[in-house]
Order: sequence, then C-alpha cells, then structure tokens
Amino acid sequence: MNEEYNPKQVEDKWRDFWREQGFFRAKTEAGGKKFYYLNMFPYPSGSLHVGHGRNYIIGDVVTRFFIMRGYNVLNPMGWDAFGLPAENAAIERGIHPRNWTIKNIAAAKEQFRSWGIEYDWDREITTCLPDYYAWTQWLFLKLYENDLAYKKEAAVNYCPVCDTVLANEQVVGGVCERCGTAPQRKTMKQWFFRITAYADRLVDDLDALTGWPENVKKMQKNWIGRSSGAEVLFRTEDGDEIVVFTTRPDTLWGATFMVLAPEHPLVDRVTTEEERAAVEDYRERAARASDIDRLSTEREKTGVFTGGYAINPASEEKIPIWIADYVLMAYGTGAIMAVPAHDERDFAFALQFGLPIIPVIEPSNGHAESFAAAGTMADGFGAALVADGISAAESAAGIRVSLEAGQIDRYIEIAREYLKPGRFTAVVGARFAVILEDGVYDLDSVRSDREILARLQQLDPALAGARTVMEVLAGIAEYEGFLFHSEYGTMVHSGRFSKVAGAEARAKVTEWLEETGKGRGAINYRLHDWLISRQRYWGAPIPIIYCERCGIVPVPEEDLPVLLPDVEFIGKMGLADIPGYAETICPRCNSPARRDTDTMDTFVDSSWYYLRFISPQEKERPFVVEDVNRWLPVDQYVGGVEHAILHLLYSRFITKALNDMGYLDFNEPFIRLFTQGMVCHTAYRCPEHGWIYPQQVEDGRCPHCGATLETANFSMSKSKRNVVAPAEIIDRYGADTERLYTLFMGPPDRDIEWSEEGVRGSFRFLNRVFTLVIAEAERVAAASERLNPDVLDRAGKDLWRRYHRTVRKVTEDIEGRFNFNTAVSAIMELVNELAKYVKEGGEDDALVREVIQGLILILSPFTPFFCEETWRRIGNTDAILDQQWPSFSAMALKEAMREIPVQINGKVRMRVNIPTTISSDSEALKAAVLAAESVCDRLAGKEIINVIAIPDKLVSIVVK
RNA sequence: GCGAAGGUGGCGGAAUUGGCAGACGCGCUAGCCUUAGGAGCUAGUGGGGAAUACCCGUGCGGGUUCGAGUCCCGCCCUUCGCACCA
Repeated sequence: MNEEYNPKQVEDKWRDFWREQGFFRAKTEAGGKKFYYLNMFPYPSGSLHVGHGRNYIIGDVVTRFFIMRGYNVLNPMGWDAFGLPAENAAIERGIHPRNWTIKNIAAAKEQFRSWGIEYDWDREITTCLPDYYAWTQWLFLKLYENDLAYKKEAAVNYCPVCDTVLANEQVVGGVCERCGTAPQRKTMKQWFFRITAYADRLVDDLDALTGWPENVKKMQKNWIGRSSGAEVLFRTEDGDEIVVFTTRPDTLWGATFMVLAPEHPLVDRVTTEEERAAVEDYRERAARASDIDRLSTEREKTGVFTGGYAINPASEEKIPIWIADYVLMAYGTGAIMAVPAHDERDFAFALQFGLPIIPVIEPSNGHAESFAAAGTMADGFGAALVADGISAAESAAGIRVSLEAGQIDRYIEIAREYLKPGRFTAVVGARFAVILEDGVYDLDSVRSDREILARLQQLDPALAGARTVMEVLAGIAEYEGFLFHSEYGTMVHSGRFSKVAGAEARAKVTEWLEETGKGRGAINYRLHDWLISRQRYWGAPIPIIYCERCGIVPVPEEDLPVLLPDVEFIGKMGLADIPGYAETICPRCNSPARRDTDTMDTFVDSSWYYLRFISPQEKERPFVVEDVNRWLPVDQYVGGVEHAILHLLYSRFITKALNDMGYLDFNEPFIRLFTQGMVCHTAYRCPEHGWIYPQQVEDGRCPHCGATLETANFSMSKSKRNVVAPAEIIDRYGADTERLYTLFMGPPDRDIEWSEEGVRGSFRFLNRVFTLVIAEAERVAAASERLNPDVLDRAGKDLWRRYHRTVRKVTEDIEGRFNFNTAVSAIMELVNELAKYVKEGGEDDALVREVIQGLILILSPFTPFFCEETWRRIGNTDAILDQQWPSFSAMALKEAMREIPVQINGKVRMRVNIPTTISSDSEALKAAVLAAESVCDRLAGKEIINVIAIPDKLVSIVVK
C-alpha cells in the first residue's frame, strides 16, 4: 500500500524549520553577491486573501532561488501602519488604532507563516512605532533645512468625509481616492514638499530605468506633465499684467480674446460695473459645480464677458477678457490667450460666443476647400475648373471644390470670372478668403473680420444675426472639418513673422518675446508640490513649533521623536483636539510656544522605508550610509500597479533629495520594478440585495428574494464578497498547492481568474510527484554509481536531455522573465517524462537519482514544504536551502538527431530525422532533405524552384 | 479625445530572435481499476472529414515573405491610465 501525500503533516513538520535555521537572515556586512528583493510593504488591514498572496509568493520563490544560487539575499517585510483606514476602523469598533493595527500585523504574520513565506524578521519595521517615525520626522527636518519643505497658504482639496486635506494625487477623477466624496476647495496654510524642484529629473531619469514597465514610466511622465512653450505678458487696459502660459507662441497673432479661470485673482479688477453681477453669478456657480461636472468634456462651454480688455502684445489689438470654467486655476497661470483658429476648445468657445476667429497658421498640407452654392456661379464654371485640372464635384446643392497646394490663386481667378452679381463664395483651409464681385478679401485680422461680415450682411439679409465671418462659414455644411486645425505650419498674418515655418516659428517668436520683454520661454508642469499636512491623529506628527518671537522653529533633532500623545482613542480627531498637545516651549528662546498639530501624509512614511531595512535597529540615525550605499538600489521591487504614481514618484523624489544632501550615492531607489496583476473571482450581485457570498448562491439565484443574480469577474475584495480565504485552500490542499497554482495560473503581470478546478490540478500534480518519488525513494537513496551519459539507452538519453532543458528553462524563467507559469509547466513536462521512463522499466539508477534530486531542487522555490519533505525521503539529511541550484550542461542539451520539418509551398508536409552534425549546416541539410526518400516521393514530377534551409530548424521547398 | 496593454480551442494559457500554432493545466469523452472518492491509471480532445488523405484555422480586411500569432498598412472590440493640461 503506497503512502499518500498528506500536505498538513508535511507542512506542520517544516513550518518553522527555515526560520529556526536562519536561512532568510541577510548578512549586512558580508561581501559577495548581494540581492535586495523587496515587496511593497502592506497596509495591515483585515485578513489577507489568496489574491494578496500572489505578490508575496512570487517574492518567496525569487528569494529561495537566489539563496540557492549563492547570493546574500535580503528580503525584508514591514508594515505601512499609519493612516486613515486604521483610524476609521478604530472609530467603528471603538478601539485604539494602535491595537487594531497590531492585531492585524499579528494575523498577517501568521498568514505568511502558513504560506511558507519567510522574511528576515529581524528587520521588521512598523511605521507607526516611534523608533521608525522618529526618522520620518528627521526626514521632514532635512527637507526643511534644504528648503524642500515649506508652508504656504493654498487652495487645497478638503475631504469632508475623511475630515482632512488631500494631496493632488489623492484626488482621482475629481473625487477623494479613498471615500469617493467630491472634495471641497478650501484655502488653508499647509506644509508642502517641493517635489516640483525635481520635476525635470523625475521625468528625464525615467529613460535610464530600463528595468521598469513602460506603462508605469508613461503614467509618471503624464502625471508630471511637462510641456514647454512660453509665458506671454498681456496687459489690461488699466495696465495690470496677466501672464499666460502657451505651448504655441507661434499662434500669438491669432489670440483674439483671453480667458481667465473663474477663481483668477485679477477677475475682480478687470470686471466692469456693468458686467459685475453676471461675473459674480458665474463665479458662484463655478465654485458650486463639482469638479466632475467641470471636467466633463461633453459639456457645452460656458463663460461670461468681464467687460475688460487686454492688449495682444503682438498684434496690438484690443481683445476682450472672458472668464470660463474650462480654464483651470490649477494649471499654468490660470489664464490663457485664446487662439480659436488653432485650438479646439477656444474654437468652440469663440463660435458659441461670437468671438472673432483669425487663422494665423497655414496647415502643412496646403489643402483648401471651396463651395459655391447653386446659383452663385454662371454656367460653365464647373467645366472651366475641370479644364484647369481643378477637381470639382457638382451636386444639386452646388459645386464643391477641392484645391491642392498651388491651385488656390488660379481658382480664385476663375471664381471671380464666373461669380454672379450680388453673390459671394469663399476659400477655406490653406487660405481663408471671401470672394466678392469687387475683390478678394482675406480673413487676416479682427478688422477684416468686421469689414467682411458687414459686406456679407449687405448681400444677404439672412446673415444679419451672424457675429463673425467664421460663424457664417460654419453655417455651410461643406466646410465642416476645414475651419480649424491645431497643426504646426507656416505662420501667416503675423507681421514680420509671416512665412516663418514650423518648428522655427516657436523658437523665433519666443526669442522675440524675450528681446522685447513681452514674455519668455517657459516650461510648465502638471505636477504640483506635494501637500503633506493631514488633520488626523494616526500619523507622524509634523516636528515644527510656532513661537511668537522666533516664528517657525523646527524641533531639534535630539528632541525627536515628537511622540503621538498616548490618549485613549475617543473617535474622529486630530492632534488639535487633544488638550495640552500643542503647548510647548520654544527651543530657541524658551518662551511658551505651540506645536504644529497636523500629522504627515502616510506616503511620507513609505517614501523612505526601503532605506531603513538595511539598519532597522539603528538608534542614532535613520540608516547607516555606507551599508545603504552598498545594498541599494533595490535589485527587484514588486508591487501593485496602483502605486505607479503616488508611492513610486514620492520614493524617487525622496531618494534624489537625499542624494543631493549627500546621504546616498544613488539617485533611483528601485533598479527593476515588476507590477503583478490582480487575482479575480466571480462576484454575484442581486439587484435588490447587493453582493452575495458565493456559498449562499443557489442555482444562480439570490438566497433572499430568488432573483437571478448578475455575475461578473472582479478583483477580489471584501466589499464584493468574492474573496477566497487562504485557509479554505490550505486546509483542503495545503499551502504548497496554493503556491503552485497561484504561480501556474497565468503570467504574473496579468490579471487572472482564480479557479477551484485549477487548484485541484496543482494538487493532483503534487500527488503524482509524491507517489513517484516515494516509489523510487529506495532506489534513489541506494544508487551509488555516477551518472554516465554514454551508457544511457535512447529513452534514458531523452530523459537526461529533457532534465537539463528543464533546468535551463526554469532558471531563465525565474531569473529573467519572471514567467513562473511556464517554469511550472516545464517541470510538469519533466515529471511526465520521468514517470514514463520509470513506468517503461527505465533501468539507469544514477539517471533516476539525478533527475529526481534535480526535480525536487528546482521545484523547491515553488513548493518548499513538499520539497523539503521529499528531499529527505530520498536519503538526504541536509536542508534544501543549503543546496546549490542545479546547473545544466551544454553537452547534455546536445542531441544526436533532430526532426526537421519540411515545408512544400509553405505547408509542413513531412518531417525527416537528420543527424545534428548535418542539420546544423545549411547546405548539408538541404542536400540531406532532398535526398530523403519521403521527400523524393513527394516531389516526383515537380519542378523545384527554390529551397531554403534553416540550420536545425526547417527546410522550405518551393515547387511548381 | 489622447496614451498603453491586449484579442490564440469549451476555459486558464504556451509559442523567448519571422520557422512544426494550441506546450502545460482545467474541463470534457471513452475505457480500466475500485465496498464509490473532490482518488488513481490508459487513450482521445481546434473545426470539417471514414481517413494516418486533404481542406480550414491565432478579432476583421489588405500587404511583405519560401514561410506571419509574430513584421507593415487600415479597421473593429476589450481592459487600464489620463482626460477642457492652454
């Protein structure tokens, strides 16, 4: 009777073995090859599910692999333990957030233990403990000393539900990232970190991060949003300056109006008495409208005229100043020059409010359109165009003309010849001109716009309501799509800059702005400084004291940490609500002073934790500079893509800042980054009763009302009630099975669906391996001969080669590609072949021993309990982690014969076995294949036109 | 609208550099074993077809090539990120 695989027994036996043996303890001082592997440390909330497990299982596999490869591996774990969820959970349960957090940490550690995931626990760090946050405060002081932390009054996003301000990055899609509430705009004095000082380096250095996923780099780039252009100085009629940012200084002559954000500080000054009521009304409505409404692209443009005017510094035209909510106070200067002919938004706004639209950039293709409504032209017009090679399409509505570059002047001549008295037509595109009986009028200035419009209205009373020429043209359907463009091209109607082309135009105009003092080249960023003040209790207190005499005084380093007051937790509160907390003595002058009562954003805690792991118990300083410089950057960082912007950008910023201060000799914290996908599972939803646990579902119906449930796949989350608890899997199949399945189910960077059947497949595989190993255990333990490849029979050679191929593949898949799924399937193939060899009476004991030993070793990072057990069963007494990772030999990989597919006219028709000595040479291979019997039969009576032979791959024959 | 990733059997996925499409696993089918289990073993499993012939087949339509899942052009769909960014 064969022994059965009993995962519980096996796992209980080895659970604490690795920790007791200290395999996962990194040696800070030791030389040799180091490898710093880091998973993003978790926020300890509630219990972990199998989806969370993915991340950490990957880490454990890689760590075990590198240990066996002889590296000094550091894989630490800690807890991002400050933050709102702890506080909110504590409020709900009426307990202190510290207790809630500590309880969760204990549960998570126990979960790791049962997963067989080991860390260097001597290095555990917890951000909410004073020995950590003292150094978070130290970081604040260093930034302050270096002018990278400052306090300013600013309009901030205040979340009324979370009762605190939010960083820009924490407002996602116009709502609070955490609770989904639309934040209020509030003006408050708050602390900021000057991340914008690093904006350029944060963008530019991305290029060197070749080990980062492209999408993450792209997201950071977009987030920083660097765009270059110019700042242009406009003056109001009263002499006030309005600065605008533009990426298109070459369109300056086409700026026919200005738009200020409703919140812009100059609005009050430019508004005239007649318009004041309307402006006030609009501003109030804009303030009330949520950001979601404002951001909707679909929405029609709104705005009002202020009554004020500015002077366009290029054309010196007097242009009206409007306010509109499509201009955002938070971007650029909160004011724009509107160039309706070359900006889609300005175009829509100008058409809607009847503001003049003057084209100043010729489209690069030189194309123009014209349309002559029926009755406009004398007979023979169409024929005359065709005679001149101009393409025209005639319909009942009229003649539509499409002009290539160079045809415009000739067309205008012909059009004037045929134009009936009292009629008009126009050209749009490369040139905007209206053709009248007495001449051709170009739309080249605001004045010409008025003059042409007046003439047109004389001719056609129906146009009386039109406010601009462009509005008239926009009324003609045939011109749609030709009235506006935002390309670069040659400048026109721009004084001395007319005819300046493309890229040169921007540079020339910028130069001119600088020379004349009307502006300057400028770079603008979407990125704002990082607002770090939070009006909550559960965070690191900001180490700042306000003294009436000395002003802002940083807490002296030796007084750190500024401890969180140890009070009984009574609910929603900030430090300001705690009696006595703020009262202190000024460290400079000893007079009574007050502490800052805000705590820091928790992203500050996590922006430097990877440094602390090197010397976590250090009492005198945050980290030991020499050790940190030896161990960092992190060789491999792994975490969820949800941190692509916030955490990763902040960490990069802090690293660069500490580098500039001389603490670090590297300026990027993470060399390689991997973002794992999420684990999804079916979720059930009743239209009436919401999310339903899968266990309660019967026949796809709601247990409460019997309604048919909607099902869909979502990433596992407690709220959707679709999580799978690790205990469910581990009790039934063991942690090894969960680990194996998690790795096998798909490529780790992609989202995948958890399937109970798939889990069973992995369990079955382990059973098969177990049975096989036990059956062969005695033979393996007794085998004493050295493996001699020369004496292997055909089957033995095949297995031997397969084994070495598998070692190579698994090694490469873990080390290079992170493709654990293909590594696992390669091991499964090896097991299949081994089982076949054994079953068919394979006799070579040394081969069986080598393959089984190697199999257990390469499987061990994936299923460590299982492998430790089977390793002992085949006669070993020392631990797997003391073994070297198996190597593969080039000799073993070499085969004697190779099956070469033969294509005839592109289709594989047969396969021929060729000795590899021949198949590796193109000519020899060609000859051998053409000589092969099966090939000859096949080709009989055909004429060979071409033969292509790819060494060791295939032969392709073309016949007629 | 912009950007990125993706679309391959009934399902998860493989094919790493233009070279045998569907590895491996799930599911399914048939059989064996068995006092029956969510166990094990054997064989089969992209579609059509008696076939081991042959034809078709990697979202759709073109193209390059002896040869295309892979490269090029055009489109459709899905997911994610950004979104009035001047």
